[in-house]
Amino acid sequence: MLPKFDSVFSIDCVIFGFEAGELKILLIERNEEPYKDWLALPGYIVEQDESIDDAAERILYELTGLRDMHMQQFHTFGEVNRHPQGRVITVAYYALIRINGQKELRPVTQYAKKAFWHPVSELPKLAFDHSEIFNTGFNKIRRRLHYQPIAFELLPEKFTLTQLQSLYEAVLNKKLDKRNFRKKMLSYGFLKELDEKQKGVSYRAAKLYKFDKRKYGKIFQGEMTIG
Amino acid sequence: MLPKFDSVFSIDCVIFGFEAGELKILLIERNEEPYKDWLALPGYIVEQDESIDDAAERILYELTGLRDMHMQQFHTFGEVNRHPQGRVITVAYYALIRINGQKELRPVTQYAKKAFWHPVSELPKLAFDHSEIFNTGFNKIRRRLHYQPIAFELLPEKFTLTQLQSLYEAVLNKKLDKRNFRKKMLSYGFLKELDEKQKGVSYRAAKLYKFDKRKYGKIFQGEMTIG
DNA sequence: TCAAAAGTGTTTTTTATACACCCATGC
DNA sequence: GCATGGGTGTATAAAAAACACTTTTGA
Repeated sequence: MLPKFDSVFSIDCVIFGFEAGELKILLIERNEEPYKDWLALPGYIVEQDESIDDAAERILYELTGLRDMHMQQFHTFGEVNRHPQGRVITVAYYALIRINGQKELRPVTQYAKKAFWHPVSELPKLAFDHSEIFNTGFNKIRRRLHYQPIAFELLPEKFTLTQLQSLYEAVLNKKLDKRNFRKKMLSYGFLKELDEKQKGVSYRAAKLYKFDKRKYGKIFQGEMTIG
Repeated sequence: MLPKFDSVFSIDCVIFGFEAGELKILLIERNEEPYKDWLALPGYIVEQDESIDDAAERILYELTGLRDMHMQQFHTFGEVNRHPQGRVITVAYYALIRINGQKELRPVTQYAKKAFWHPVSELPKLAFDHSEIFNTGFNKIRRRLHYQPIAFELLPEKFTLTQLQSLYEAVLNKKLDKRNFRKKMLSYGFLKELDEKQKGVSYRAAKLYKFDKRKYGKIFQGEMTIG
């Protein structure tokens, strides 16, 4: 039979958002020991009767009020002493979401005082090994941006090509050539040009585009190269 | 405080080898319930006082007699019912090794009757969700082969360009053009041509090459594209 | 001398890069 | 009318792909 251990699995979530040309990440202020009052990634313990994917959804909801995020695990952290109170192995997940499309952030449980967006530049020291978890996750999505259409998960449904480009530039941390970027993006054929323009700007309004998931699926089996 | 759960972490290892132009994987025959007598990936339970990376090394050693493999985790499997006797979350690791450089396979514990190499084509149904774990791992290394120098971990220290190419072909499951392959590989500059030739073949002996890790490190920060 | 694999270049096509000016709009 | 970002094309360079024959060796 299986041994009985006092071992615990947890989930930690690295949730990226994009707002005002800046890449942000979702943090909570802890309301529990250890690391009470510290900033941390949203994370908690997996129950015995839920899969880790389900646990990730639930935990994020409880700590931030956000639901139905599409999260993907990216790494498992299993050092013996990563949690001061015992053996806790944590599976880290990431998601990319539209900040504006979301209602306000409101923790449902008492474990977090609040949840809020913080720019990825100038992150403070986080609780546990969460700074390391964040870095690993950031590197993953940076890599993935090159060959998967994850950028569109961060933008509003309708976006301009300039917004798309500035997102790429923010994540990859480098400038891209405007003409080449647009040429390549449009050449893939999965962007649908809308009959609509940007509103409320004090300069020439840009065309709006939509990501066409259907077409993407037909064209690619998950491959592209940008940046 | 942390709750007490009857939860267990385990490690499963997907170990690839290359022999006779064929990609192989290391399997064990189980000597324990559940799935007694079934074929399975080498895997076992993580102790409370060891990191998951350490556990992976230990477990592989105990089940196969292989030591000092450089393993990397690639995914964590956490469905509730993946183990019939209770909640077990498993972290899957892979490694690529030289079959010929290794001594014989000899399990150190009683949990495995034997360990052996099996071609990745025509794998039988494995215990637990190990078939799924294998598939996930195989896809990972197939992806990684494109941009990381992992092929050299599978070949003997000295190898011919044809051996290298046939390894790429076996993993990617497609034919590559000989001239283009050689041109590109050599252009990277991390292959060292030796003053030595193949022996014991009944045809023109090919030059032997070595992977120059030093040069690779200098030239790349982990990037290349082949296949 | 034959079988088997080693070794070798050139052309074409595709993809990436570099680069600068006029346009439309709101204030 | 001016400030702001929107929008556009071409030329060059680099990389990838297609393609077939001669050489060496051992048996």
